[in-house]
Amino acid sequence: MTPASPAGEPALARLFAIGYRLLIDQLHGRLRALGWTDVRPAFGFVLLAVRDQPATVTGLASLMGTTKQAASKLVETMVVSGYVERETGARDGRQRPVHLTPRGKELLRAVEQIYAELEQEWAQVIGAPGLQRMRRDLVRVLSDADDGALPPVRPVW
Amino acid sequence: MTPASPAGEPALARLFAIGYRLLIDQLHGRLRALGWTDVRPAFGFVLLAVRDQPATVTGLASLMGTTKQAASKLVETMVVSGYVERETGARDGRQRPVHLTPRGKELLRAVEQIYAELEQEWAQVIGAPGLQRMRRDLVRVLSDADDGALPPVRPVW
DNA sequence: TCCAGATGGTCAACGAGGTTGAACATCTTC
DNA sequence: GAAGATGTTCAACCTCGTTGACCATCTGGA
Repeated sequence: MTPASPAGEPALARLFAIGYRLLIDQLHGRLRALGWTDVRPAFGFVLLAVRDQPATVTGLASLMGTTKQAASKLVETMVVSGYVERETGARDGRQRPVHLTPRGKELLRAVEQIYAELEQEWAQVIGAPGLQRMRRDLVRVLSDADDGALPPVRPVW
Repeated sequence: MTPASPAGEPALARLFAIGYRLLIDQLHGRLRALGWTDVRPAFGFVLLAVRDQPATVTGLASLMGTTKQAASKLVETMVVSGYVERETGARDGRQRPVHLTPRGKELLRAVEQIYAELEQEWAQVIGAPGLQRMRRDLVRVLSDADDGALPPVRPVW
C-alpha cells in the first residue's frame, strides 16, 4: 500500500520503495557490468554482516527479519558462489559461523565502491547536507519506532 | 544490497527498505484491527490508480513496474474481494477498465485516514518541515533519475 | 551427574506472487 | 481489407519465502 498524502503529494512509503529499487537496480547493473553476474540483492546483507567478524545463521536471520531456514538457504547459495564459507569447530559446537572468502572480500569492495558513487550522485542533486539530513532524520524516526535500534529489514524483492 | 556508507553510517538503501516495511506493516496492522483482513500490500497501488478514474490493466502494470499478467492477477484478486470491478463496453473494445466499488471506496478512505496518521507520527519525531523536506528531496532525486517523472515501483515484498 | 528443555542448524513440503510463452479479440494503418 | 500492433487472459514455471519436523549440542536445576 502506498497511498497519497492528504495534499496529493506522493506518499513517503511509495518514495521509499522507488528509492530502494532505484539504488539496488543501479548497484546491480554496475556490478553486472564489472562481471559480477551471480549477485543477488540479499547478498549485501550477509556481506556487511560478516564484514568484520563471522556471523551465525541465526544472527543473520534476525538481522534480516527472516526465518533461520531462509537465511540458511541464502548462505548456502553464497557458499556455492564462493563468497562465504562455513566454519567448523566453533566454541559452541552447534554453530557454523559464516565468514568471507577472498572472493567475497573482493565483491564487498566493489559493492562499497559503487554504492559510494551512487550516493555521491544523489548528493549532486540534493546537496551533501541534504543527503546527510535525510539519513539522519530517517535514522531518528526509524530507531524511534524500535526503541533505539534500527529494526531488521526483510530483503524481499 | 544495502551496503554501509563510507563513514559507517547506515546506507540510504537500507533505511528506505526499513522505512517502507515499517509504514506498510503499520498500515496493514491498523487496517486489520479495523476488520480489513484481506488486504494485500499491492492493493494500495490499484486503489490509488483508480481513485479518480478507471484504469486499464496495462496502465496498472506500467505504474507498478510489473508485467501485464501480474497486474491482471492482482486485479482478479481484488475483484474477488469486492474492491474493484471490470467494466465492459469501453470505447476501445479490447480494454476492460477497472473501477472502485463502494466497498473499495470505503477501504480507500480507511487507508488514507490511517496513512495520514502515520506520517503525522513521523512529523512528531522529525518535525513537519523535516518531513516535507524529505519528501521534496526524494521527489527531486527520484524524478531526476527518470527524466522528470517518478519511476514505477515494484510492489514486491 | 544427568536429564529436560532451550538453542543452532538443516531438510522437506508447501505457498505467495512474480515471470515467460502462447492464444485470442480488437484496433489501426496503409 | 489484410497485416501488424495492442489489450487481456490462460497455463506452466520459477524464485524465494514460510511452516513443520528433525537432529545435534549446550545449559541449568534436581
